[in-house]
This record gives sequence, C-alpha cells and structure tokens, in this order.
Amino acid sequence: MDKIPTVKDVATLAGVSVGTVSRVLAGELSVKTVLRDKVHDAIDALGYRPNVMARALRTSKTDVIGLIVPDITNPFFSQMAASAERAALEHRHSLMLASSHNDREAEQSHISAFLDRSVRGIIIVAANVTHPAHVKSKVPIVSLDRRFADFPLISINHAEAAALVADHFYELGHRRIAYIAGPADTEAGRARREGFVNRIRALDEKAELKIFSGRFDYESGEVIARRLLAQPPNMRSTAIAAASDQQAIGVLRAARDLGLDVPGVLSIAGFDDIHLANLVVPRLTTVRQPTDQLARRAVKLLLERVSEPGDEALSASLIIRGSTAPPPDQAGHQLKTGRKSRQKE
Amino acid sequence: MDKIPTVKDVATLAGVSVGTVSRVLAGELSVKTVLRDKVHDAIDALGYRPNVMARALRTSKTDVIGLIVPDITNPFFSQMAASAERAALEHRHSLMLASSHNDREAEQSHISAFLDRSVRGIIIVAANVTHPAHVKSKVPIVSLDRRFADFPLISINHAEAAALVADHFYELGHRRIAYIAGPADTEAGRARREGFVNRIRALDEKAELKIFSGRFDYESGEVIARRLLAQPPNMRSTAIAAASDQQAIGVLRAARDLGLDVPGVLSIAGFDDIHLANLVVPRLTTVRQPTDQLARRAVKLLLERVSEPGDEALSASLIIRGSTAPPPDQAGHQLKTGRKSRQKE
DNA sequence: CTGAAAGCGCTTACAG
DNA sequence: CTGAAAGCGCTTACAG
Repeated sequence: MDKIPTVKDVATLAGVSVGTVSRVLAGELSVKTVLRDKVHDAIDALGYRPNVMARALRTSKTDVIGLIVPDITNPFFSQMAASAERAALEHRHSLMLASSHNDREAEQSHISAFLDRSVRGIIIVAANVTHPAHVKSKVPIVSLDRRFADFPLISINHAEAAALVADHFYELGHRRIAYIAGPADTEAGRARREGFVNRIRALDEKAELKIFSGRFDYESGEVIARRLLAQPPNMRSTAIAAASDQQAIGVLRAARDLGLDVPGVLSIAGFDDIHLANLVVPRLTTVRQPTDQLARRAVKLLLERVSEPGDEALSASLIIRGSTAPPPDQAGHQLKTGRKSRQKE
Repeated sequence: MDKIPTVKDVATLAGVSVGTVSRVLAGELSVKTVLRDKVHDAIDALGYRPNVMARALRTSKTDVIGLIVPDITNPFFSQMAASAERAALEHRHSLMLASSHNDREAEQSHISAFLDRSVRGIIIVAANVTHPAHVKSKVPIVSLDRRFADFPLISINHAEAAALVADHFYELGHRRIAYIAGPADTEAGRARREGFVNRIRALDEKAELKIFSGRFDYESGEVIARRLLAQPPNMRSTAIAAASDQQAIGVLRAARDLGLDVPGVLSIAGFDDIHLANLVVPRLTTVRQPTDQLARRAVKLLLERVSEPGDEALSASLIIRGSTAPPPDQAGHQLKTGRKSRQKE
C-alpha cells in the first residue's frame, strides 16, 4: 500500500485485465456494467490516479495548454492569463505560462519548449515586434488579441470598439479631439486608430482631430499628453482618446501635473478596462475587452481542432465612468464643472 | 525524414547503442570522445530532440515547476510570477501556473493536478484563509511570501522591513502616526504590523499611534483612510503607513478626494513596491520586495532538494519617493510644502 | 567503456 | 464484450 497503484493493481483487484481498466477509464460504454462497477470500486479502494506521463507517452497528448504573453506584469496580459487559466480549467486542462518580453527569439524558444512538452495547444499573445515569425507546429496554435505569424486570431473588433469612443466624445459635444494611437506595427494599434479616426470623420468632417503615435504604456501616454496639453486652452483638445488604459492613465497623470481638471476641462478615455481603470481618480471611461470570452474561444479552438480555423472577432463594450464629460462651456465657466461635481461617479 | 527522430535513429546513424546515446545526452563523461562526437553529429544531422514524456515516465521527473498564487491579476503576485518564471528559466525549467482565488479547496486541487503531472516542485503563495492545509507530497513544496501548511517559507523579513518605514516617519518628524495593517490571519500581516508598531514604540513611547486592520486591497485602504482623515487637522495623523501598496494607493485616493495635499499635509507609505507605486501621483514611498531573489531562492530550494529546508528571510529596502515629507509645520504654513515642491521627485 | 535488455504505466489494434 | 500482447521513447542496472 505504500507504492503508487497502477492499472495493473486495479485490474488485479477488480479481477479484470488492464485493457478493461483502461477502457473504463476512457469511459467506453462497451464495457459491461458489472465489470465497470468492479473497476470503479477497485479504483476507489486503491485511490488510483492515472499516470499522466505514461498516458502522454502513449498518446503523445497532454492536458496542458501553453500560454505566451509579452509580459505577465502588464495588467492587461495578467487579466488575459487569468481568463485563459479559467478557460483551461473548465476543460480540465492546466496552463503553462511563458513571457516573451517582446522578443521574437524568446517567443520561438518558448514555443519549442511547449512543443517538446507535447502541450495540447498554444495560445500566444504575439510580441510587439516587426520581425515576422515562422513556425511549423503539429499542435494547434491560436493568436489572442495580437496576431502571431499567420495563425488564426481571436480578438475583439478593435475598429468597431474604438468607434464607440468616438461616438461617445461626439455625443458629449467634443469637436477638438486628440487620439493617442498604439504602435503602427500592431494590428490592434492600427485597427483602433482607423476605427476612431474614421468614425470621427464620418460624424463631422470639420471636427479638429490630432493624432499621435506611441507605445501602449503609461510613459508614452504621459509624454505625448504633456506636449499636447501645453497649448493654450482655446486651442487645446477638449477630449483625448488613448489606445490603451495605460496610456490614458499617463494622460491623466500629465493633466493632474498641469492642474487641468478632468473631466471639467479635459475628457479622457482609455481602452481595455484593466482593473486599475476603475481605481484611478477620476475613474476611467474605457472600452471593456471580454477577456473571459476571448480566452474561452481560444481554448475551444485548440481543443476542438477545427480543421480550417478562421479569425474570430467579439464585440467590446463602452464603459462610461467619470473621466469623460461635455467640453467646457465656451463662456469660460469651465472651472465650475470641476472636481467636486463629477469626479466620484 | 518525416517522422520525429528518436534515440534509436540517432544510435543507428552514429553506429552506437541507444544506451550510449542516452549517456551522451546525460553528459556522462565516461563516454569516449570519439563516440560522443559521433553521437553529437547524428543528433545535429537529425535535428533530434529528446522526448520529454518518455524521459518523465522513466525517471518520474519533469522540468516543470508549479506555481500557485491567490490571484494572478494582483500586481504583486504577477510580479512574483514573472520572477518565478525567470528563475525557472534560468534552470531550464518551465512554469505551470494556477490561481487559488483564496480558496483552500482550489489550492488543494491544483496541488493534486501538479502532482499528477509529476512537477519537479511546487511554489505556493498561500491563500489568505484561516482553515489550515494538510498536504503530503513526494515532491518538494516551498511557500513564497505567505506560508502554506508547514512548508518552508521564503520571504522577506516583514517585521524588519516595516520598521524601516517607522524609522523613516520618525526621522521626518512625524509623531501622530497611523498604521493600516493587513489581515491578522496572515503571517505577513501580523509581522509587518508588529515590526512597525514595536519600532515606533521603541523610538518614542509617547508618539500617538493609531492602528487599523483591513484586507490588503485598494478598497480596504480607501475605506479606512476616509474614516481616519475625517478628523480635524490638529487631531489627524500626519503620516499613514499601510501594509500594502494597494492599501496605500487607496489612502492616496481618499486623501485626494478630501483635498488633502500629499505629502504636504499627509505622508503616505506603502509596502511591496509594485509597478504602480512608481506611477501614482505623487510616487509612493514604499518597501521594495526583492521578488527576483525570493523566487530564485525558492526555485533553488526545490531543485537542490535540501534535506531539511528551513525558512529563509531576505532583506527588503526602503524606497523613498514623493509621498512622504516632514509633517506640516505647526504654525499653519503647510500649504507651502504642497504639490509643486515635492510631487515630481 | 559500451551493449543488450528490462521496464516505467499506459493505450490500442488484434483476436476470439 | 474482453484479454493478451505489443509498443510509445526513454534510462539504467547488469554484464562483459
């Protein structure tokens, strides 16, 4: 009783062959009920647990899904990882995690490591680099949020989502608007920008629209905002949309440093709805990515081994919070719209 | 050439036995150089990669380390996870990730799943629950930051670290001080509190010290701070130390809502040095946890299979930023010490 | 120093 | 419907 029990022990105790035990384990209904019960009793009596390694060796399949993200400490990716873990668990799989640090070589070597370990499939949020990737894999691979090589992509419809923000700004009455884009070498960066810009143009050809490009991080948003907000009040944009929450929070920070009231004098909107978006002051209006659903689709695609998988785009939703409001009234009363009245939403 | 090559193929090509190939793979220096070279040539020629599953079945060992954290979206834990992944990679291991969601049952079932998969060892940041855990495991387990069951704990010396904050407050001249503790049912919560309180008492028996208890999260800090800061200025604490950065950021938020200048009128210090601590306004004075070192020690302990592993405590360091300053001068000039002068540091 | 062989714990055609 | 047997790809005593 000290040794870990195997199929053999179960078979002996149940008085059947190991083949039968294996079939019961696999849930084959061809096994007669009497035998099946005996086997189950023996399994319970021995506390038998199948040896995952042996099974994997035979079938060259495991119950592990590999996830590669650029940086797990980035709140958006850690949210994705949490969702992926949850989705994997729903299918009784485990998650193996690796970070690429936006390095294509690291990405490739993690893929190799996953393949060596016979993972069931790989979900990859691609590194943000131009150098193209080429990978051949026996196991299915899907891109999540950012496309990797030419593998199918599960993401939100970035353009459509960004247009929601454009609509929101427009409805509030903003006509001097700025957009802080993400890197042009990412599909997400490009699509969000296009979606936002095209919608504004469609709504009002004469609306003033300034466009800047940066990385997706805090610093990028802050640096761009400082430049943007240095202009005199009557020239300055009254609303800034950013391609990520982190950028938007950088903008918020710059605004605070400059003593500009948000949203009284300046409206700010982000993208992603990371946890922090709801914790800054004022809380950030943003676009919520349905990470649980995205991850669930990705896992499903891996496990069902769809023959010709295509891209899938889910819808995102606008979350309106305290960082957006109508533009300051032209008569110059903007200070009245300030802190007290709005920031707690 | 379409089939994946095995030791057998390598052996055939190199003209040796599979045993010899295996020995070369294991780096045994008993193998003669001539043979070794032949084997290496064959490996290169075939692009051979060892089958991890087969090896694991034979040796019942894998190159995977399991990590369980309460919640990967918590920035402190995602930092821990990043450090653990890095440390694992340094030893050519992969990381399997699971979240317990502060649920002991989930924790146990993740441990079982890891054991089933023959992980090399398990690192666990224990769930924050009172219900005790009992686990028997053939593979080594270490607790990281928060003790799990009676497994050895790798952590900073929480008490000593918290005392650094006490010293800092005292040196700045604060004598009306508040401490927002973490949950009393965590070692970290208790140790940090004791360390802080004892040091203040040791420095000045008559210093006013108010103590509150909460969870480690943002909301907890904010709620407690609102109560605390509602008092009239001459009664109010001039410095608040929190048991976590998240609490401290909650305090910061409450202070801003109440229009209190930080650090002009109120100093705030956190604990952990999460990424965000350096991004809030003003930047947060805090205690930095050496997560890379902690994770590295934990991995080492697992891989070296120390026979009688004991707890290990590393030192943390105080990071002084813009959220702490001398208390407002009693004559009432506190406003002069405000924003402009300090917040950018 | 190296080879031949057993065996890790499963699964799955193959018979019957 | 079930059993006996082969085999997944390694590692490791055991001889020599």
